[in-house]
Amino acid sequence: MEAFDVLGDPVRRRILELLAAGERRAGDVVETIQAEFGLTQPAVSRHLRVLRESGFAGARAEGTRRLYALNGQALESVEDWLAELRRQWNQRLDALETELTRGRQRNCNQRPRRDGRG
Amino acid sequence: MEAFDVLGDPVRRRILELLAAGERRAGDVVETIQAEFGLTQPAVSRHLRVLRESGFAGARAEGTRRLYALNGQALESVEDWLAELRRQWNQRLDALETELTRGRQRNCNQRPRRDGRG
DNA sequence: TATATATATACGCGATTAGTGATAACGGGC
DNA sequence: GCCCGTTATCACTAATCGCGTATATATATA
Repeated sequence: MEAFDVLGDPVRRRILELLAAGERRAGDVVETIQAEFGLTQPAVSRHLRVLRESGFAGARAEGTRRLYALNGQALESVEDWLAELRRQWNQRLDALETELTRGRQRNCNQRPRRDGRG
Repeated sequence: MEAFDVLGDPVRRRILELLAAGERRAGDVVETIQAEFGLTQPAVSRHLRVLRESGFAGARAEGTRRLYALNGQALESVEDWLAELRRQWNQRLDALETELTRGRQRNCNQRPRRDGRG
């Protein structure tokens, strides 16, 4: 799953946030990222390329401009992996809970919340 | 958000999968990862350390052994970021849809599915 | 065709990171 | 106290990655 590598970079995550709001000109993205991270145009262009090649974003030409858009489908692999991890985790907590209810507390001395939240 | 960096490594993701099923001895993890990735014990130990320090996993000592467990709470930041991105994306598609329904198709020539699937 | 604008690529560098081998630390059993 | 099993750390190296500078490509316009 190469997807997580793509999301590992804060600049790329920020770009995805920008694109989530709608199509955006490459120059627009460059401008925003430059303001926020101080990167140059080529640096941003390369990030856009990574997003393109990994499927997280698509681009279409409009004259000399390039309009980038988020590809929601690409998020699925990440979402699915996380959901599966969460599912297994919660399922395991459910099993623990059941065991505790039955009074067989030999495994664990604490009982975390089912959803893992504080 | 440093969390995505942690998840960027395939070995660490695999370890999290192992831990999602329940507490596991460090040696167990080492054994599995060695079989699947061919890493040495120190390498796996380092990954476990990264997971520990980033909050994705916790460890408790049991004699000379160390039992590692997933920390479901640490997944939240990632889950939340993804959910927010998805929300914005879907919301934007909803807006597009509304506009199309009103017959003002000046912006877009296609209509992707609302959930970004298929 | 020449020029300007918009975007992408090439290349080299510095920093980070993950890996290995050796070793240290910690706890248990004799 | 000594040895053994388990896990963590240290020192070092190789590979990766992202950056900036410089340059190329492409389109519109004069």
